[in-house]
Order: sequence, then C-alpha cells, then structure tokens
Amino acid sequence: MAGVSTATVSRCLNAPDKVVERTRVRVLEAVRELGYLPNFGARAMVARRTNTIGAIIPTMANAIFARGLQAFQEEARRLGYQLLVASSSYRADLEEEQARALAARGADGLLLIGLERAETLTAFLAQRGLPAVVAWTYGAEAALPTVGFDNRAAMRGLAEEVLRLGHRRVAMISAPVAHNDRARARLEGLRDALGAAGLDPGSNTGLRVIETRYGLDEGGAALARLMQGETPPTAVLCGNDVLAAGAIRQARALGLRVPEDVSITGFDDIELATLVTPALTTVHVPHQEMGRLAARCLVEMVEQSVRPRPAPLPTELRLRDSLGPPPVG
Amino acid sequence: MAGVSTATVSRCLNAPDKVVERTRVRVLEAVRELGYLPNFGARAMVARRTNTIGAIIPTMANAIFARGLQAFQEEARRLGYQLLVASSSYRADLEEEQARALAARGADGLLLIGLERAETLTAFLAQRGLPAVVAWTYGAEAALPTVGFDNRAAMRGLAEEVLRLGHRRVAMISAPVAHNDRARARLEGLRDALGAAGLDPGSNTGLRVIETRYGLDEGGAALARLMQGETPPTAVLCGNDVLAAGAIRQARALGLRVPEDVSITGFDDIELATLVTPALTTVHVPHQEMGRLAARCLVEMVEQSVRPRPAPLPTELRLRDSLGPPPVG
DNA sequence: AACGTCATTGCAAGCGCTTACATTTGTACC
DNA sequence: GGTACAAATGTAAGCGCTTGCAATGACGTT
Repeated sequence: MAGVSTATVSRCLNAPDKVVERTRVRVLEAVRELGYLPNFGARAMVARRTNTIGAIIPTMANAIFARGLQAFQEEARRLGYQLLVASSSYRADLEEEQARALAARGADGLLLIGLERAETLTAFLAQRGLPAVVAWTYGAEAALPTVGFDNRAAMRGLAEEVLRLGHRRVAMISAPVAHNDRARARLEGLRDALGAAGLDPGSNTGLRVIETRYGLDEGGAALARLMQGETPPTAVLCGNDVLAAGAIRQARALGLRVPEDVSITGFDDIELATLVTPALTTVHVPHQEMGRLAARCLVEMVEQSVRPRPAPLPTELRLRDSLGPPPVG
Repeated sequence: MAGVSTATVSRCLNAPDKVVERTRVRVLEAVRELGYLPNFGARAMVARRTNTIGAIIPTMANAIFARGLQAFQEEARRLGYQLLVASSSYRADLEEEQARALAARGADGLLLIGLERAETLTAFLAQRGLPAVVAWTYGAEAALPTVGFDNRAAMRGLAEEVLRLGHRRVAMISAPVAHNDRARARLEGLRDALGAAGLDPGSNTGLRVIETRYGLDEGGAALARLMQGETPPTAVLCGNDVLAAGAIRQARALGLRVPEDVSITGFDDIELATLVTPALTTVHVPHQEMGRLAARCLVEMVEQSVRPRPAPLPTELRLRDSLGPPPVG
C-alpha cells in the first residue's frame, strides 16, 4: 500500500530514523489505515525476547496480593515490560503448569510467590535459564533471589506484643502450612515468642493451631471452633488479614466483644484491616515497595543476567483496636 | 536426540496416534529429558489461533471484578483457553492500548467491561474481526454482545426500597459517570425511582450526587462532605460496595450511627459487604454466573463465529443492616 | 517372488517478522 | 558530467513450528 518492501515497514516501526521522512510518513499512514499490528509471535521468534514477564500468584480471589502486584505491574511497565498474570490456587502442580505456559509464551522472566515449589519446576527454570524472583518472603540462602520480608521475625514481633499484654492462652488460625513457607514461618514466629516467654510452644499443649484455607468464612469457622471449648484462648493470631476479618465477624456474631472477650490479630495490613470493627491490629507489609523492588530485580536479571541480592524489607506493627489485654479472671 | 525429523516430533505432540508407539515413546522421552517446550509464537503463527483469550478489566486493586473474573477464567480453562488479564485503570486510552497488546499477542477473543470505549478501539475490533463480549452490563442494542444485568433497573429497585422506608433526602456517591455507562445507569436508576415517587430527580435540587473514584478513602471523604451541610441526606446510595464500605467507616468515625442517623447502601455484594458493621444493604450481582456465561459466549463466538444473545442476568436486593427508616423529626 | 496397500516417516514450504548484506538512489565535489 | 561516498531501500535467510505431499518400508496377496 505504501509501495515499499516489508523490510522498510519493519524499519519504520522499530528504527524510524533509519528511514527517510517522506517514506516513513507514507508507511505509517498505511499502517494506521490498515489497522496493522505486528504479529507478536513472529517478532518474538526473531528477537528471542518478548519484553513480557509473567507472574504466578496463589490467588486473585482476595486482596492479599493485589496491591503488591499492581505496583509490580506499574514498575514493570515503566521498565518496558508487559505483565502476564496467572494464578495457581495455592497448588504446586498448577503453579508449574502456569509457569510452563508462561515460558512457552516467551516470558523473559517470572515472578513467583514463596519459596516452596515442585522440584521439577525449579529444574525447569534452571534448565531453560529462565530468570525468576520470589516475593512475599525472604531467604538469604534461597535458590532464587527473594524480595520480601522475614515472616517469622514479623510474626514474632506481633506475638511478643500479645504476650506483653498478658495473654497466656493463645491460638493461631493459619493457612495450611504444607507447601507454604510463609504460613509456616509465621507459625514458627509465634512459637519463637512463646518459647522466649517460657511458655510451652509445643504443638498440642499450650498453643492451639487451626489450619484452614484463606477466606472470610473459613476464618470465621475456625474462630467458632476455637471459642467453644472450656478454656478458650484470650488471643487469636491469624495468618493473614482475611482470616482475621472473618474471625472478627464471627466473634461478633457469637456475641463476643473484641478485644474485651477475645483479641484477634491479622497479618498483611490490607485495606480490609481498617474496615472491620474493631480495626485490626496487624503486621504492616510494604506491599508496594515489595512489588516495585521485585520488578526492578527481575528486569535486572533478565537484562544483565546478574543475581541481585536485595535486602529484606522492614515490616511494622500496626496496633489498632482488635488487640487488648486479656479479660481479667 | 530421538533420531527423527521435526515433523515426527510435532506429530507426537499434536496427534500422537499418527505415530507408531515405539517412536513416540522415544520422542517423548527426549522431550522430557530436554525440557523441550513448543514455542508458542511459532505455533500460533502456523495455527492462526492461540487458544488464548484476553480480559481487560478496569482495576485489579479492589475485589469488584475478582470473583467474576475468577469464574471467567475457570470456565475458559475448562473450554481449553488460557486467560491473559490486563487492567485499564478506568482509562479508555489504556484500554485500547491493552486491547492492542492482547491482539498482537494473538488473543482469539477479548472480554471487555462496560459499553463505553474509544471509537478507535471499536473500529479496530471490527476491522480485525476480533470477537469480543462486554460484561457487567446489559444492552440489547449494543454493538457487542453483552453478558450482564440491567444496572439501571437494579438500582431503581434498591432506590424504591429506600423511598418506601420513608427517606426523602437522598444522596448518591457515584463513580465518575463520564465514560462509565454502568455508573451512569445506576444513577439513572435512582433518578427513575425518585421521579416515579413524585420527587424531583433534577440533578441539583432534590438529589445530591458526588462523583469520586472507587476507593474506601474516596467513599469516606464523599460521605464526610455530604453530611456536613444543614440538612444532610438521610440515605446515601453508593455506586458500589467499596464506596459504601468507606462511607460506613467514615460515618462511624464521625460519630454517626448507621442506619439510625444515616442509611448507606452499596452495589455488587462483594465479600466486603458482610464484613463492615453494619452489614451492607446492597444489590446482589451474580458474579460467578456472569463470568461463566461470558466465557461460554466468547468461546462460542471464537469457534463458531456466531453472535450469541444472552438474556440479562437477574439481580437481587440484599437487605441487611445498613438501611433503615429515616430518623424521625 | 512380484506387486499392491497402507501405515509411518521425511521433506519442504510457509506462517510474519527482523536484519545482514546487496543494491539502488541521492549528494557533494572536482 | 562523472566519480566517490553515504544514505535509503530491497533481497533473502532464518527464527520454530505445522502440514500437505512424497517416499519409504512392512505386510498380505496372488
């Protein structure tokens, strides 16, 4: 239509200064009129890169990863990369499947959540030399670079505050710890604090733990179970804010006052935390910063094949209203 | 490595029965050992389809679209399609950019939200013959097939309930109605109800409307503004649950009781609705059904080049605690 | 043993693009 | 006007795959 070869069209699009103005104008005119769009697959095949990065998050169903992912995507975009998102439903096999799908689609790098995954996936990444970073956790020794925070220490900090207030009968509502290093680390953090306070951190005696899927209803159900015994806990620490919010809702439904009858804490500090009544005492996680940093690390790996070693991000206690001293007596 | 031509490898992967067992085993063995993954771009180039569909949603930052999208993706997956998600931040230009990116990546079809968009995007879709469906709204006359519900009628239903309870000073906190047919339809629905009740639905007299971005804080700020006049509204209808939740939080912060001092309603019935205190009276939207139906429609369009005409989905009033009669006097 | 059949496999083209290299065109200078 | 050189453009190969068609070979039949 513009009377030039495809090579010239290609140059117009990719290196406009290599083509004389008059031709360029003609070509771009035709491009616009035809609604022409370069075929991504063909382009990627030649260029051997796609400027695309993939992210596999455990779930889109709640807001835990939303803000961090949003920041990740914005930073990636700023650096010239498109983001493709897939979700694994907290399942290692789906995570691997999604990783393969993204790799086949030419993702130049991958964002993964947490340290634990199928060995075959780790091997696959290594074999293809596909850059990947792990976020939402921190591990200096990890196979992949990690961008995140120390879940264990953060939960320990919160637990220490709970103990300082005088609580002695403590329970935890956790996500299933199998295949989830973050959930496990948080539980360990609580155990650390109990141990340091001279309480028995053994699994069945001093500390009651209920494992359940993340979800408002699940958190509520777990709380109901915890509270129905003879000596219910005076403080319930939850593995994340969603569980905690569900627990608070349930506590109120049971006619329990929070925190007068029972204290409830969360983790993550997502928006929901200030929405429930009482507002959640929780651990603030720098989601945005983490997302941005992860994007920068990953791009660095992709473009310079280096292995960045970002420092762990700081977390912070957010003391709000759902934690108070234990009931007297 | 298996001592066969690439053609045979291809057949092993795509039509295993066309190749004799002995060879197949050898090839698959090699595939596994090499970690070979067919290049998606090359494959798409030949096949002229990618079994990929793209979705462009206004935002990932809150849960409005999360559940519907999750259902959409599950159904799509069941039908053999991978989902690629992008977000437009409620901006027409970004929506178009994302649509082009997805088209270039070979998306066989697109899920879009709402009826209103850049004309150039509509033209682009038509020119490329790229199938697309619109969700979260319903319009029999629309250029694209729509899968959704009647926002206007739904809001009218809610508003009628509000009026039935005796409210006469009503306000609305809406998303910006420019470029957002859903927000506009909801506002119209409220006006319909006011008009039918003989109240003045004119924009500046009887009904106060504040437009603001979706967000908890934004909803809260809007409520604060509404309540500070001489004759504050006795009922505030919000364009969605996020705004409503923010409004409730703010009302409590201002020392107002909900619904005794002011009634607040939402729209969408996302999880958040039962989390706030008091629980939100809102319009229940069948997110999951909508997502599933949208996926089926889109796949039908892609595979059979037909134009499905799904019926509008029903919505339902969810009367909870945030709506009550107006304060006496 | 020669031949026909059919299942299996290989060959090679072509999908839409980029880019090294070849060719043409334009420009400056003698 | 002719030459030398640079700039602009065209040519063609090749990225990794699928697939129609051709070639090969195994097998049954006469």
